[in-house]
Amino acid sequence: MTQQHDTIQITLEDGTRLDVPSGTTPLELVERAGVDVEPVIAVVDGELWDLTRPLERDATVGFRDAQSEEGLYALRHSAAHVMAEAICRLWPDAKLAYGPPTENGFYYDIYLEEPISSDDFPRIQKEMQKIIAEKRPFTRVELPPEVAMDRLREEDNKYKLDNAERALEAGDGVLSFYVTGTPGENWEDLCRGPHVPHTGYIGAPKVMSVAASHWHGDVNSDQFQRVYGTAFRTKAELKEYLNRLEAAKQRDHRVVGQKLGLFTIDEQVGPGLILWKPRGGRLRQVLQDFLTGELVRRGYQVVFTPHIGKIDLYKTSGHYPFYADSQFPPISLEDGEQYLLKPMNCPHHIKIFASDHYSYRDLPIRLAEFGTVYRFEQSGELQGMTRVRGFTQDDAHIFCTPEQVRDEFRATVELVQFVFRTFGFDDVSIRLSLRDPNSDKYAGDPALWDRAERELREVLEDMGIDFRAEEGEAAFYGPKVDFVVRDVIGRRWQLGTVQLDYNLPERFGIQYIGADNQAHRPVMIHRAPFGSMERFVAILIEHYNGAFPYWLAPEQVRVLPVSDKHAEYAADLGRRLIDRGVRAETDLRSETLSKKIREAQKMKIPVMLIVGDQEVESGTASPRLRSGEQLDALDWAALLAFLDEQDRDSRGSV
RNA sequence: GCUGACGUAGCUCAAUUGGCAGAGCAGCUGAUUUGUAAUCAGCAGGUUACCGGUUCGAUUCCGGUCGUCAGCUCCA
Repeated sequence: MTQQHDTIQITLEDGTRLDVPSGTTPLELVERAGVDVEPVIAVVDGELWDLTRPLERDATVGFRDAQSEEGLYALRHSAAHVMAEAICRLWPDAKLAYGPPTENGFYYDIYLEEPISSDDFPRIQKEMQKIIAEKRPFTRVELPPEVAMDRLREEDNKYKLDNAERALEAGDGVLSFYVTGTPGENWEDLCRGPHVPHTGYIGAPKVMSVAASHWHGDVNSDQFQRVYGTAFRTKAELKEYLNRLEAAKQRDHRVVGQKLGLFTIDEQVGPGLILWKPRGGRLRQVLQDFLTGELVRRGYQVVFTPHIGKIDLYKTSGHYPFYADSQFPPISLEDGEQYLLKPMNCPHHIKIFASDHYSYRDLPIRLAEFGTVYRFEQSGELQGMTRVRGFTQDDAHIFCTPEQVRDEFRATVELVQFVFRTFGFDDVSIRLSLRDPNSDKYAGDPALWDRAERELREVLEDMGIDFRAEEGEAAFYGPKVDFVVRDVIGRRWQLGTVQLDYNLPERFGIQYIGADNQAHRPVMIHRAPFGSMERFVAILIEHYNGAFPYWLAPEQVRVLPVSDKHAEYAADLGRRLIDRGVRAETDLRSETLSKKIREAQKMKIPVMLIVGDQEVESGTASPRLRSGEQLDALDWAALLAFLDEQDRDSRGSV
């Protein structure tokens, strides 16, 4: 293997060519060629590579610093090793499983009987600091598979053995270990690498949290303690990250929603059940009116259906057999009849369709409802308004002919895009959710599934939409296209969804009469641009940080009299605005103007109207915007024009 | 559901080793009549989530239940 005496040709990313002896490390290249950045990792022919790992053949070599994604990953991966070593020192019984870098840091899955708690973080961190201060090099040791496996068997660590087997199955010819220091003396870990040159590179590590996880993600398998941490090159970067986290917490919809009086959750009502307060209700009403207007324009018809249905309905639809566990238990009557809180609106809409005879000329039929559904989510899953047990979908079902599927599907995707554009969501990822061919949790004929999946994919491609196909994410009755956004914490949530369904029409035996005078099976499209009102509003709150644009704001205008003398004029102005459909309130308390402004500001009200002697005398009002901008006094006509303009300009598109 | 942490006034948070449960904001009352992010004073507000145990005495220690949070698993 060794070719120490040979010369190899290295091309740097800037095009510089160097002839160096085989076995030269990237770090030596840095010293020789001079590189602007402080590299922590190299990229050799597109593959991440230790700076200290010898180069033995011609290659293109680049360098990455700790601000780059690759560099940061490597640094955090190295930090994971340091943390694992620290934990092994403190708990010699700990068995390591798996410790990768993640988007915001890293974690290590560890099997250990004794629970690690946040009280232990300081001493873990202290051990890490010791290891970092020693600036021990990360040394790569490659072993032939048999030797490596023997070594792992000695360690009696089935998790690492399993990792190694998987690496070999994936085609790795050798297994690599990384020693933090000198082979044979220091701590080592089976690891593909790469790592930063030595522990001293990890300038600012922090142990963040601990939680349970499972081997291979299998609940029935061994349970690990997953210790999360993060690391940066410098303390300043860590501090900035922690500040960002803190700011994100303040933007959390649970915090903002509480401050702005939008919603509440009451233990006695039940976990995961949202109580919309008046301000939240107004916001929801605006959203509902906005969307209903769009739907009517696009040929939808509004329907209303009840919150429960007989259990047989859901046996026919498949909801009950497929998802009994995630439903509230059936309501049983004395005569033995059972009802279910509806987990979805589709069966009711199908029954509306089935109640009439349709010809192909009538299709598509588009039935829309803001329908409230109930799902018994596991207690550990509940989370503010984003994951709840009762929620209202902006649901609709399109019944169409097979020939109409593509056009209808395309139109619904365009509707979702229109909605998202209106609110200025730009960080939206689109997921094509397909069935898992190896699972039996899907209903119906595989041939129809193939057809539906193909149709979705082709329409998306036609539309030039970037999407990611993911197996196992489909609904039980059909594949779907999901619009996924991220909350302030970085968690991903599905909002809009469009689903193609050949199954439920079959299960319910619905039909229409075709041009050939024969009965045909319609195809269904399920779709919800918001997804759920609860989740959508949660994301909206975080998106705007509670500062809703004028057209959405629960309170658009607050009238502020300078003193009690102006109360009557202010109250009258407020009433006239309400008459005009403006969501206006008037602050008639005997407080100073400054205080009233401060509170209106804290409630993030877009427009304040200040009225004092001057305004009363001239019959005007002086706007102060949420931005702090003060405008000249406006008379009634000018004020209405100004508010209309606010309404128009605050919409993201239209 | 699992692991861990947490639960004190409407909200945000205090309370030495187990020793009479406190503050700010909000609320109420009064005074003040205010011109662009907090006027002043007073009052009231609690079965310390709930249930049980240890103790002369429990917000504090122990057990259980419920809920919240983080992650895992799940998510029609």
